[in-house]
Amino acid sequence: MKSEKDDRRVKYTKMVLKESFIKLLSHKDISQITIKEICEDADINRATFYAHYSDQYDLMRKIENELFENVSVYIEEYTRNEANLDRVEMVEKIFVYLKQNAQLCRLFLGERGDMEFQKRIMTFIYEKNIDELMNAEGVSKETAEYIYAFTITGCLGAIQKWLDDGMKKSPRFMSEMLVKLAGGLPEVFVK
Amino acid sequence: MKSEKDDRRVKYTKMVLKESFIKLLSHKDISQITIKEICEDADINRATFYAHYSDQYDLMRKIENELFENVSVYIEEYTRNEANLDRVEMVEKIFVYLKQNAQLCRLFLGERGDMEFQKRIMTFIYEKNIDELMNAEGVSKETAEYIYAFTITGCLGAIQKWLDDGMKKSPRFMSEMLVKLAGGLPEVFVK
DNA sequence: AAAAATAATCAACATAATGTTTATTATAAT
DNA sequence: ATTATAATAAACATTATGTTGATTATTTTT
Repeated sequence: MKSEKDDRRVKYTKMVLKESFIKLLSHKDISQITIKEICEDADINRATFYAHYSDQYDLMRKIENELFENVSVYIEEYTRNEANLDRVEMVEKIFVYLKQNAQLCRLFLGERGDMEFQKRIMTFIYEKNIDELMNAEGVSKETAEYIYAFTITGCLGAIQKWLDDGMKKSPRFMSEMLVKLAGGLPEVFVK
Repeated sequence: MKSEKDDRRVKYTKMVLKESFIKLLSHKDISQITIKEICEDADINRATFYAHYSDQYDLMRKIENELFENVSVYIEEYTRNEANLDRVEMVEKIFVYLKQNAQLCRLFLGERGDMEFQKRIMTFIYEKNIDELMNAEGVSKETAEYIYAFTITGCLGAIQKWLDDGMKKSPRFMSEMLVKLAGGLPEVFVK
């Protein structure tokens, strides 16, 4: 997953292929993007593309995995840090990250992105932040699982709206809102 | 959008093309499905395919629009009916519909479906059921919009889990849960 | 700095899907 | 029965795909 051990030529090749793919992806759907086109834009021989990726979708998955890895490292940095952030502060940092990587996040977390990936990364983030997972009393295990599913995708929808709206509201605003919503959901059932 | 005015030959052609496409779609991703393949399975000449659709994605969109239309008609029937269903009963009917059209709904509302379509249809259903849209006091318009986005996608996530779990829980169970969750969300902010 | 290892390029190739056209056949509507 | 329309069949040029082998360029190792 990491290209740490790649020599410089390989690093360069992968880098420009990814850049060209992302450039094309921001103009049209992945189904309309050809390998030929990516290679021409990147000025990389098509045979070289096949040495690294099997097709556009393989390339996309590799980029997804990198994004996941980067988010993971980013979160770890704040977690093992002396910073000792509370939950709202931690989620706020996530939104700062999304804003710093706006182009990529818009493409991969937006409506046209791969929802399987989106749920995967949202679940990861959620579990890093909410430890007392589903312990509200008076809620059955099955109901709790549905609330969980509701929350994961609900947060995703809010993030998508934020990205679509040009990230106008502050990370702090978004964080406080989502923490309140996600935390308040199980209580809706108890009362 | 309706094939009411099509002659019998056209109806047949469109029908078998859709059937074959859906059959293929339940085995592999749309990006791996070729027009040639659809036509061979349907035993329809490829030139005829092009007379009706531009490509697989066009065919998919047409099926999406039909599903939307069918859901719309289904809801209307219960709405203008003398039945006078309350909200929980109405949402329950939606789940009955999903179950009756399980194969199609699994494909088009599932994780691998088109999220743009999914939000579109979820928004439509939501607005048919929740009339007192976002009127909780003490919540800003902007916050209300985010709660709305959260709710739409949250419901989608719950439905996807239900479809993935083989629709074991009853429509009644799902309806009561979602109505409670969706209705309770704004209150999380007030208190 | 030279040698060895590895990556990228180039050109060529077979294969397959695409999109279009034209004449012909089959079916439906009037 | 006549007319209109749809589907078929066959052919075609075009394009992308995936693979190969020889050559060139770059990096790493000694």
